[in-house]
Formats: sequence, structure tokens, C-alpha cells
Amino acid sequence: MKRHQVTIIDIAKELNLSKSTVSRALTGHKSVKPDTRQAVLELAEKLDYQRNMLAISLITKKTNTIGIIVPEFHSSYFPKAIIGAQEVASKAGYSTVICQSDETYETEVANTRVMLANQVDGILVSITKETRNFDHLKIFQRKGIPIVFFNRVCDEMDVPKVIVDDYDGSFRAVSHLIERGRKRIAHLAGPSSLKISEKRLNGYKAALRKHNIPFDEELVISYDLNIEKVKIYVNHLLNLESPPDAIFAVNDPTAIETIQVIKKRGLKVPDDIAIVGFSNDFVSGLIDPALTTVAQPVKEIGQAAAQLLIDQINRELADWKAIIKVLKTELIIRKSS
Amino acid sequence: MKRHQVTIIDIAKELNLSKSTVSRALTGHKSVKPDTRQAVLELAEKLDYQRNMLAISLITKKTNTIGIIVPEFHSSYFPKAIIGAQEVASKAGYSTVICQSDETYETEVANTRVMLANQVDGILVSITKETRNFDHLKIFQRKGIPIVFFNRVCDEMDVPKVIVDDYDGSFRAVSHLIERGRKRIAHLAGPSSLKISEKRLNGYKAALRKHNIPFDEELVISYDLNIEKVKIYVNHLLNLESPPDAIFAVNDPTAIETIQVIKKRGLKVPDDIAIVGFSNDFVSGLIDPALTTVAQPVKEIGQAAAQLLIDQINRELADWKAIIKVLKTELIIRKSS
DNA sequence: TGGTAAATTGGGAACATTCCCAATTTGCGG
DNA sequence: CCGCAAATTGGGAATGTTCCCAATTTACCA
Repeated sequence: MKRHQVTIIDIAKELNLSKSTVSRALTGHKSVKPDTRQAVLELAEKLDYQRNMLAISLITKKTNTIGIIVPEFHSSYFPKAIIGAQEVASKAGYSTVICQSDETYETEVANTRVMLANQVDGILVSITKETRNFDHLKIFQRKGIPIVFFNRVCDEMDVPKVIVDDYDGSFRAVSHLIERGRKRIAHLAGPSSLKISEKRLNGYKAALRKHNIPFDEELVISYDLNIEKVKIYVNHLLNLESPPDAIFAVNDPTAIETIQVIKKRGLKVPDDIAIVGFSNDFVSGLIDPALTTVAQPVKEIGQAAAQLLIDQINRELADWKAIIKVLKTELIIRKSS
Repeated sequence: MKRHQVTIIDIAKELNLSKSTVSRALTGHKSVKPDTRQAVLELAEKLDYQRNMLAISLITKKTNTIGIIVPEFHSSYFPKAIIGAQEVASKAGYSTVICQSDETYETEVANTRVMLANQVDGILVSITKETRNFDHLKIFQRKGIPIVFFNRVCDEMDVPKVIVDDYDGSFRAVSHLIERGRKRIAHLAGPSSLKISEKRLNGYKAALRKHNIPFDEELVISYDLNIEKVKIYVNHLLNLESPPDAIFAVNDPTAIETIQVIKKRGLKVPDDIAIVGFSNDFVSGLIDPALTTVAQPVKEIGQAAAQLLIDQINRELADWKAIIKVLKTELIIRKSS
């Protein structure tokens, strides 16, 4: 078993050449005699030579690697976004290091160090619900390492962001419920630390206002996205003196869990209560009843974010600080409303 | 904006020390005066110093990175397995480079090169449905880089493998259908190139034999896992002179799609046709009707594979060549059967 | 056939770090 | 206050590559 990896020097020695020449032959430099190149290439193939990216990156100060930090892997959202991002990245010759912060600030900071130590050329980030301090991300800015936020963005940093129009999506979802005759619409909102929760809440409020339905604080519950708690909150809503006739959930997993709870109580969806979610997870069309939801172009979000990052790495982006890419959502009406 | 990254030499100069001393202070070597260490650590913190893993890895010949190559990301199977693997890996101080081969041999070979170039300390692999030649994976063996297969394994290589008992799971699934009185059970099988397809098919045949049901070739269809084709095959089965009263699908996505096709034809599941899947995807319990399926401990598979890999990297594994870890499946009976 | 330009090749620094060995400093007992 | 061992620090090679500049070879024309 070869402990020693094959290097260009091995090839050079074998062919009585200098490492410079071998390097040139291997990298496809023009100034090397065709015969020589041929010989080098053949021997390299024969010896299973693989260029050592560590050494190359050390010199070129480029790793051709981008980092992706996401809060979780449980919904289909982030995996799908990552697929999109990887697609664009690998097409551009970049590999990907993925870290999952598990929705904790501490892990996110740790992930950040891994990325830095690994000299990634740029990072794609969606923050945790806990993240309030952004120093660990500002380090990248200070070091000149491009950074792009997607989905869960940081407002106080001037870097490119990719989001969907949460306000608008939310507005249309709630308007739809109102048009179906619902009067008491509850909202299971996300944690107020996240911008997206806030925007979706605002869309909800705006739709009510537009249709002259009074806002009832009692009907809005902010929760920490811990899916196990949905049961408690839904039951709380149903036990209200004047219970809701519809629930708009901040995302699909929440909506799906809500439906399960309601069904378990013997109530009918949508007859007794209509439900609308947000994101159009893969599951949502398959459950019973199929979930009405605001579809996000998740894969496209990942693609757009990666593209923005790579353009920035290649310095092909003028005034990238200002870029905020807002993708459109689409209301998909199914059986649950 | 600092273009130049902070190095130990910067710290050394600033403190009138040699790079050796700074290196020792930073790595926690004992033979350095407490005052000195303190000063180094403080300055490092102040300057946002981050160790350059490229240089370290170049010397130590260890990257603390493991590679994972999976065929796809569309079902929840591989993401879930990756979560498990990452959990174990990051706990052991390893980061992860993930590549997706998109079910094509060519991409898998390319991924393999990326791993090699990035000097990963080991790889976790689940092969594509196309992979018949394993030279690109044998290179790792030859170079002494540990490799562990999971789920879709390569029989001709003597390396650790993590699988479930496909034969047994399949056997029990089909036996269950027979016990429910089904007589003509079809099997939508995977491509014969994959060992798991073969084993599941064998389990199917064995269950029929045990219950004295004649094997009917007409009822077994091997397909390439391209989900769009399910429609064709299911319709073909339903149009048979003597159509099946149950279908055992090679995996859950196939089973779910099968149910959709059947419902669209106006038939009832399970009244007209019972359906059983394999894997217990997250969706399967939520669809209508809820899918009976053979549950796999997916996350545990990822964990076990990563653990095996890391043990092998740390040379803590005696006779690892022989290790084949077989995890148990569990038949989950729901409404579709 | 010599000269010069072009083609090809070689030599070494540089990248950021570790690690071995040697050099220097410190501390302590006599 | 000296000597010697222990504690601390410094110097330089090594890791595998690229890239610049210089050296060598080749080719072609007068």
C-alpha cells in the first residue's frame, strides 16, 4: 500500500524533467513540447496521479469551494435549496461544504470557524432563529470573503440577499381565506427574531385590514418552530371562546401538523376549519386533505444565491451591496381551504 | 479591506517571537511560557487569526474531512442518512464534503476525483444505478484511503458496508399482503444492477413460495427508478387480463406514485388493490391512504457508516474488511394494505 | 555556418504551517 | 556567583504546487 502520494516530482524524476515542466504539461500550458506533454500525461494516468488541491490552493489562495450554512435539514426546504445551489456551484467548478447549525447560535458560530479554516471562497447563509449577533458573519466581510444570505437574512449587513416576497405571499393567502368566507383567521407565526416571520405577519395583518376584518391579537401565536409545540397552540386556539374558522400557518410542516391535530379532535378540514401553509413542501400535495399553500421556488432560490455568490467571487458584480433578489411566490389552492 | 490573511508570522513579528513559538502557543504545546502563550492568544483573537487548514493539512497529510457520495437527493432517504453521518462526523471533528452523482456513472467518477484532489481522509459511498465498473473507487483502496459503502454497496470490494436486511423486509412485506388474503401480488422492482433490488425481489419470491403462491413473471417489472415511468408500468399491470390485487413497490416514492395512478383510474386503495412500499419516507404516514411500508433506520445507517469510516481512519478497526453491518427493518402497517 | 529569435526547459522562491534539533535563557543548589 | 539542568525559544527543512526569470535547445534565414 502506497503511503506516499504520487507527486509531480515523482513524474519529473521518472522522465528526467523538472517539476516546472511537468506542472506546465499537467496544467495545459502551451509552452511545452507535444512529445513531452504526451509522456507526462501518460505517466500521470498510469500512476493514478491526482493534483493536490491543498498545495494549489495554498499558492493560488483559492479553494474553489463554497460553504453553505443552513439552520436545519428536517423540512424539505433547505435540502432543496442546497440542491439548487450545488447545481450552479458544481457547474462553475466549485465544490461545496455544507454545515447545519441545528438552529443554535453556538453551532452557527462553530460552523463559521470551519468555513474560515477551510478557506472557502465564499459562503451562503441562512441564519438560525436564535441568531441576533452577527459578528461571526461580519468577519467574512472584513476579510473580503463574499457572503450571500438566502431565506433567513441579516438586515444589518450590506451583502446580497435572496428572498421571496413573504409579505405578498402571506397577503394573498389570507385574502384567499377571506374570499372563501372565513371571518376569524388565526395565524401560527414564526419567532419574531426572524424577518420572514415578521413579514408574513405583516401580510396577514394587511389582508385583514384591506377586507375590514378587525385584527384580534388573541388569534396570533408566535412560536419557536419546534413542531412538537404545534399541538398545544392549535388546541389552545380551538378552545377559545370564539375559535377560528381558519388557520394560516407560517410554513408547511406547521400547517401539516395543524391538520393532524384538528383531525384528531374530530373536526373536518376545511369544513370546520380551513388551513393554509407556506412553502409547498413536497408532501403538501399528497396529504389528506391536500394543503393549500404559498409555493416558493425553493430550488431557484438556491440557484440564484449560488450564482450571486459566484459572480461576486469572480468580481463580476457591480455594486453587489445593494442586491436583494426577491422571487415571486404562487398561491396553490388545494382541498384544505 | 485586508487582502493579506493574518498568519502566525504576523503575530510573531508583532510580538518579537519566532513563528515556532507562536505555533506552539496556538496549538497548546506545553513548552511555552504562560505569559507568552497569553500574549499570543490575545493578539490572535484581536487580529481574527484563523489557522490555515490548507497548510496544516499539507504537512500533516490529514484534512479532517470525509467525503460523501450519494446518487440523489430527491427522496428523503439520502438527506436523512447524511444528517446521521454528519452528526457522527462533526462530533469526531470531521467536516463533510457532499457530492451528488445524479444517478450517473460519469458524475460519480467526477465526484471521486474531487474527493481525491481534496485529500479527504475517507469516503462514504452509495453507488448509482448505472455503476458497474468500480475502478474509480478501487483507487481509494489502493491509496489506503478508507471507504465505507452504505445502502447501495459494491459486492466486489472488501470494505465495510452498512445495509438493512432487504430480503427479510421484503419477505415480511409480501407475507403480510398474503395474510391479508391477496393472491396476485405484483412487484415493481428496481434495476437489476443494484443488489438491493435483487434482494428485495428474492424476498418477494421467497414469500410467495412459502405460501405456495406460484411465481408469475408477468407480475414483476424491473424499472430504472425514474419516477415518471411508474404511470406506464402501473397502467400496464392494471390492464393485464388477470390484474394484480396488490403491488409491492421497491421504495416509497414508487409506492406513492403508484397510489396516485391507481386513484386517478378510479380504483380504491386498498379495497381494489393493496400497496406496500419500502423505506418509510417522512411523507408515507401522511398521504391518503397512509402507506404500509418497510421502515429502515435511515439516520442510524448514516451514523453507523460514518462511525465505521472514522474508526477505520483512526485505525481502530481490526479486520475491517469483513465488516458488514446489517440493520433491521420494521414493517409498518397502515391503511394502504 | 553563424546568429538571433522562438521554443522549451530548469531553478528557486513562495504559500502557511509543523516539527525536529539546536540555541538561548532561566532557576536553583552549592 | 558559578555551573548545570530545565525551561523556553529560534532556525530551517519539509509539505506539493505554481509562477517568474533565466538558461538551454531548436529552428530558420542570411
